[in-house]
Amino acid sequence: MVTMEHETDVRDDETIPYEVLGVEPVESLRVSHQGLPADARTGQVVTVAGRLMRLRRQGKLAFGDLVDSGGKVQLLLRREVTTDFEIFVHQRVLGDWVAVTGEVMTSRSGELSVEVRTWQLLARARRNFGDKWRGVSDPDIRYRQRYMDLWANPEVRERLKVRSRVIAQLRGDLGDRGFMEVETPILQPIASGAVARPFVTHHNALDADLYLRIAPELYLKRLVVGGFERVFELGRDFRNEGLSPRHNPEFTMLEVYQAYTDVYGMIELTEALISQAALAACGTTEIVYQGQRIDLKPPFRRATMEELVSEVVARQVSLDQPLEDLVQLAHDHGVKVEPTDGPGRVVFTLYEELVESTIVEPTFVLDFPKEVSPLARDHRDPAKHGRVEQFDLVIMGREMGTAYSELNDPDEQRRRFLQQAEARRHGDDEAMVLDEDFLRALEHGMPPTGGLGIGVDRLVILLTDAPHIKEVIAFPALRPEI
RNA sequence: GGGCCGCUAGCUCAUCCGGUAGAGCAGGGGACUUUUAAUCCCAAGGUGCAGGGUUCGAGACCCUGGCGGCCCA
Repeated sequence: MVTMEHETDVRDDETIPYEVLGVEPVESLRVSHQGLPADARTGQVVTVAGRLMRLRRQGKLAFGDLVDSGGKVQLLLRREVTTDFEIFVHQRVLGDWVAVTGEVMTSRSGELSVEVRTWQLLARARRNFGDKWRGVSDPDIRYRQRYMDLWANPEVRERLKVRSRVIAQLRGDLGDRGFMEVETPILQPIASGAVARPFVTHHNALDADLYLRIAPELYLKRLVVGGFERVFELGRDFRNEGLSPRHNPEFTMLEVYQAYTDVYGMIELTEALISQAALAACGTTEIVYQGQRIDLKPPFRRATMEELVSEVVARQVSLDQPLEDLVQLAHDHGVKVEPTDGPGRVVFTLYEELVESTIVEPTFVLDFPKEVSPLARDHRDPAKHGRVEQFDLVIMGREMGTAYSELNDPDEQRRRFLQQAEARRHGDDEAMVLDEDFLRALEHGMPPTGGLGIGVDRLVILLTDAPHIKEVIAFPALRPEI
């Protein structure tokens, strides 16, 4: 055997069992022995298993820290009690997996411990797990060899646990409200339903290019047409864009569709889902993100995009103002707009550039310009002509979700797609692609429907106080290793 | 894509003005019966990201490339 980072590798006389019977999770051990005084014995013999993360040798006595997914328990080994004491003390290295059996007790200093009678090696660590105090910090190791990061830096494990709790909570809440979880195609002949560049792949047998979905939206609406009144999908979307602290090319999206309601119904649903997720993750709705306190307790603020832009530029801004005035306003604030942009696009750009990042408290940004929202229904209020029934939920300067009263008029939907095609001809290569099959579905009739999308990674970033999306994804996208 | 910063032992980091590299941890040997990043003693551990250049001499200075980070677009 090749000697690796640990010289004990050459000692290869141990047998590794195929199973360990009766392993007690460390967490349950801790719960059942809470409040045990120092220097106490219980007479109770248990088996625990996990990774050896510390070893303090003391001659005829040794202390180890055994870590499993739920926590850490101290091992106390004595020469006259522990079988193969010398082998443990001399051959076990940090990172080895072991199972130990012994009596639950507390040390003189009160630390809950298992006094080891017998032990078994479960896996040898042939490579080391980083600095025992500082862990690993090299980002390349942390993300490429995430298993090292997970053991060496416990807060990383905690983040992924919280992620799991948040996702379970979202599923549970939606299930309780009568929503059915569904799965729609990831490989799609047309990548539509959002504005983004797709990944392209190829199906050999069909000899056809397919796209990885940028959104499940149009398929989920087909299911509503088909008679499922409450559906949701929680899964991966793919967008062929750069990496940033907020963008990973594959990310987890929740999309929800509910018949017989509208964007205002989605407001209530969103508030419930987000606040419940916060409770599941943090036990409270009052969270701290990067030093800023935010309360995720409903109701969240509601404001229209025009109101918010007006606040920031300290001037009344309306979609109904002449285009030249809006363009001038953009120019005055150093915001670049395209000559082909209409009033809606200009106001939206002002919002994106000047307003979004300044919103801290949870805010529903309402009444989007029709020009930038090809799948949402026209505002019902005639005074709001040119706006659609859409909100973006913004927290800490970031878009966490979006919702519409879904456009269900096939003729209007066709017009919107054609406007997008027009934009594409004018060089907007992210404009939404026309999906003829989806239009055919709408022609069969889709009831009034509210739809909601929530960026799950961003929600988890917020709830785990993560500085970067890479921290909440187990294996974030990296340049391929050479 | 642009700017800045980084890359040195398995890990975390030092190395002054250019003189052939050092610590802690991990790993090895030893001491130690209540430790909590235990402590103490001993020995070992390096293609200094890669390639080129300047120089008597380069981890350090210059150039090119690679990878990563931060900021910007």
